[in-house]
Amino acid sequence: MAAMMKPALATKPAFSPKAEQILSAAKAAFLRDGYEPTSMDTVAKEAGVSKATLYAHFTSKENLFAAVVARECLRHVEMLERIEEAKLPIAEALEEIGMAFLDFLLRPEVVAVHRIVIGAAHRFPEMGRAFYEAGPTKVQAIIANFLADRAEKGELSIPDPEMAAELFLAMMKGHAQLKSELGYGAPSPADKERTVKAGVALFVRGYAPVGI
Amino acid sequence: MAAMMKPALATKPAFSPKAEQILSAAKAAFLRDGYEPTSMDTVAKEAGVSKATLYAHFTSKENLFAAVVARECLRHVEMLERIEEAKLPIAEALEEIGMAFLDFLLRPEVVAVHRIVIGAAHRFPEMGRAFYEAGPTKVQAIIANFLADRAEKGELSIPDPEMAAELFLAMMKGHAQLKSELGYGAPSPADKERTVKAGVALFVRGYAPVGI
DNA sequence: GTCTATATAGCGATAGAC
DNA sequence: GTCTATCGCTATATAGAC
Repeated sequence: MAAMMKPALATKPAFSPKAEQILSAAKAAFLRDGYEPTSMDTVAKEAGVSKATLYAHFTSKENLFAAVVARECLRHVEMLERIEEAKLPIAEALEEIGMAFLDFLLRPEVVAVHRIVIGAAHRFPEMGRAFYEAGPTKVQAIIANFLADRAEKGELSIPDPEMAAELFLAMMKGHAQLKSELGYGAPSPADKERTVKAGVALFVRGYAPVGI
Repeated sequence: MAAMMKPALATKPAFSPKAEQILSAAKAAFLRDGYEPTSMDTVAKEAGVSKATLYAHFTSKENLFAAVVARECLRHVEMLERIEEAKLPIAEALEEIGMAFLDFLLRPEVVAVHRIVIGAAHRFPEMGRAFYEAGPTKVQAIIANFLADRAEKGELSIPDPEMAAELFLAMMKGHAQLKSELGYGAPSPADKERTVKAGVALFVRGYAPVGI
């Protein structure tokens, strides 16, 4: 169950080296400045190509942006596949998972992608939904699976694993993600640990097996 | 304690009628189209004034945007002051609070403000932090106060009310806010109720008084 | 204070030579 | 495929008349 087949949507499209070069510069510029403030002149200059070359590889600014975001979605899934922690007792396993999740969410690059996708979602709603399916939905499914396994083993009493996974992930995030997006620096490791431990404690007590 | 004095920061600056007219049109345009895509020509046209008049009242586009956001922060606090629910038993009180909070968060206008502030926070970091102080921080303080009261009465066992408030609010949000920002429609009332009830159940079990 | 008209600059996208 | 040069348009902001 852990090594399930990758769906076709997650396969990596092949780009020529020049296209890779452009994508790399475009990603840096979009994440740094946002969608509208990033000009195609800037992308071309920072990629070391002419604007005409840029348009030979990507038909429009919107097309280039979509390619950048699609590529980031793939990277996020890669990073999150390592949440397995199958052996530890439930509280410790959840703390490991929570810390890994929070560390991932608060990486400056992830914060930047999150911010720019939210900012662009009104203009490109399909992209917003694609991002949600590629990221949060997948993470929630992984956690729900993990919780269902542990519930079968009698370590927790969980009527609805999907809902429990949503509540768990929401608690791990707390306000940290929002604060990062709004210009606060990343929280200290001690703050992260406090949130994770408090959330896990609440979770395991609230979903404690009924008979005990 | 409920009727505490408003701090000086929350007092409403007085604008002339013309300025109000401009602010109203600017708010509509910014929330509809985003910061960069909104032109001063559009604002002037939709406000029914000339561009020169617009610039007579607001020195720049950035200044106008800051005025719009500051005004929205005030409105949010007004709306949230009604969370009191002092009489009900703890689970029912938390469900009422949770539903009110979620209904508020998912109002299209609130989603739009949230999205645009996040999108602009990189460019105007002070504005992002001011928004956080005016909104989430205040709500968390209100909830923490409420929880501390109930803990004193023996209905809950809460070592850290601030942390408990953060966890509670995070669970109420769940993924609903993110989904709204990413282009999904608002969740159904039934979905909201499911999330709120599940979160409250987890919360009251996890923070149940120790002796019982 | 409010208008019309305009200055100045940057944008996305393309033409045409090589 | 890649370049230089440019088109056509729109942006923020301001000048000058009333």
